[in-house]
Amino acid sequence: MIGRTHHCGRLSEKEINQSVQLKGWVQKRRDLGGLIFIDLRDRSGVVQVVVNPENSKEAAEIADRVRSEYVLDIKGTVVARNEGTVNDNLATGRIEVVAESVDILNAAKTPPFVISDDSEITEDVRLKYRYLDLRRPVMQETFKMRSKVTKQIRDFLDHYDFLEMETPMLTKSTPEGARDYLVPSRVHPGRFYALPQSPQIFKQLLMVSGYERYYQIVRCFRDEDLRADRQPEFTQIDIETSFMDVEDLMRMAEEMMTSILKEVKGVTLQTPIPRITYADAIDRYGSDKPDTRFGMELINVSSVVKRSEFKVFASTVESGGEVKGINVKGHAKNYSRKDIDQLTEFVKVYGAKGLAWLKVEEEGLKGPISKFFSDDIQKELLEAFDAELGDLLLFVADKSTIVAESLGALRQKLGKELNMIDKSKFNFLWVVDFPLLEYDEEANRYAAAHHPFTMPKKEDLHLLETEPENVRAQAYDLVLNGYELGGGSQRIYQKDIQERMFKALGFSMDQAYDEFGFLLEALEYGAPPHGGIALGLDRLVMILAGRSNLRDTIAFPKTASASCLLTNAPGKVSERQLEDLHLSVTKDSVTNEL
RNA sequence: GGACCCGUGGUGUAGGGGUUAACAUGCCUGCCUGUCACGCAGGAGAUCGCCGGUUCAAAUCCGGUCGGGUCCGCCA
Repeated sequence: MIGRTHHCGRLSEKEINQSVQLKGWVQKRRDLGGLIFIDLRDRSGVVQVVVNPENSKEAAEIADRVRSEYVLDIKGTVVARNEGTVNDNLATGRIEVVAESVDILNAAKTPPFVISDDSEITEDVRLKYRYLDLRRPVMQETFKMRSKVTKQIRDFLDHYDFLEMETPMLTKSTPEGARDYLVPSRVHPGRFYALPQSPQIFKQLLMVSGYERYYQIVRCFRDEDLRADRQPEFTQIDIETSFMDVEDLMRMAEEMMTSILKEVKGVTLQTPIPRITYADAIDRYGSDKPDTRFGMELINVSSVVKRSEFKVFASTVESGGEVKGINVKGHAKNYSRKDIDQLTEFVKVYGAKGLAWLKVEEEGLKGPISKFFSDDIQKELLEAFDAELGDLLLFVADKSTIVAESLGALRQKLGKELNMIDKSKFNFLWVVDFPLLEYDEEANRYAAAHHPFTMPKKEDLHLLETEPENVRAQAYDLVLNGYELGGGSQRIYQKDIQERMFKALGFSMDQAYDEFGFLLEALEYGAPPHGGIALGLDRLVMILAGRSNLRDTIAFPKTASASCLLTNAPGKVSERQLEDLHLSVTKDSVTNEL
């Protein structure tokens, strides 16, 4: 122990009668006139220090001046508390430290908020005084857990002979994927580095280089708009291996997650982790990252309702769309028309034109559209939904993507609001058989669903030029409680397939070689079959810590508008700096400043 | 780029055309030797985010703007 003999929160009855030296922060001072109690806090927890003027007049005089968050050096003796003064709410509540001396190592201004888990503080205040926010025990617990998680990952991968290797932060902007953060070059006027969106190509090159098993816990950057589970810089657990196939990799990732859950949460994960195809996930949950902690799956009733008198449904199916619904079991009575109107507004955000509903009552299905359904069709609907008295059926009719997105989001929202989710669960799920390509309406071309280096399924490879939309990828995502934790794939290791892939993405060969020539060339020098996975560390910690915002798992996060309230980044720079970088700022953006 | 919610003593909230701007907590002073949400008594502390408009009168209504949050688009 350096600088002190013990940590506050670890003191126990074992230390009774021992002389101790503690250092820490004043959580709370209670001045009873003569006696002064100080709750002293360090990283380990809190212990009560008693300053009695009869023991040390000097200590009492100093203790009198002490205030919240002062940093103290206390020497004293551990004693058992008397009967009746034991505090069972405190881990160290059976003992206390009788102070012989109190030294103020540093005074403190009154903090803007009390350092406590119970303090309700708005996000901007927390972020401005992040160093104080991070003092709160709940935050310290989260970051201790984060450290445990990364240690477990390193131990696990080290055990399997992985090498931890670093890759460049200043690298090259590539055309595919998210918007890059750019770094202007001083030495090369008008040229830019990009911060990595992921070390994807470098880790593949390391496989070509024969390192066989690589990992890195690495920062990645994407200049896209933020969400509760998305920060512009985030940390990936990045893994790449040679000679392992999809099964090997998934098994290994499962084992790693199992070891983390065991170590960090004491939870034994059921393996193998269930798998679902991408197509099934969309069909049954309306999402490629379904939360399987509750049911309420989407039911396709297109074939039933197309025979009904309800034109909206029938014509939607007629024109190639579909009608799906969810059964909100037993909640018919809890949803008024007004409530359903609100749900309708909710699904409209996802492009749905409306939300149809039916309630199961004694006399049959009730609701504004029930009259369009014959007895036979009503019966079929009841069967399809396994519906009983008191159930609420909600429907969206539209093209399939809108049905999936809107109902999928509605399912998740209702599952949460109606407490259908068992929060103690950690439901991992593999989503497999992703499409290789997705058509990008805006760009008028196919884009890689995963990334451009993903290996197509062997049996689909021949369709790459003729039916690109039907080619499935050797790619898989790992989902936890409705969050995409990460994804992996086998990579293309033959130059000709990689060239075909670039062509499918609409690259000319010139463009392909211009952007990715170094990779294509590397593939010619004995590239081994390889594949890997990347997992979001921040998200993993967020879920393990039971939080719902990524900011709570990143020590110094950004706001929703990607600024840092602590440092005020991004900030202005001097004219001189701009000149060095051969940059000039347009007038528009300058006047837009404070 | 778009939608919605929020902005009132240090902190968290109430108040929704005329109030002495309320409450809790924190802070300060005094008293108090077994408190641990210490107690008791007293006190300080708010140009109601900013700019403009409507009005005899704006914290309150309207418009804009800035900041925070959530979501859509975006995120291979």
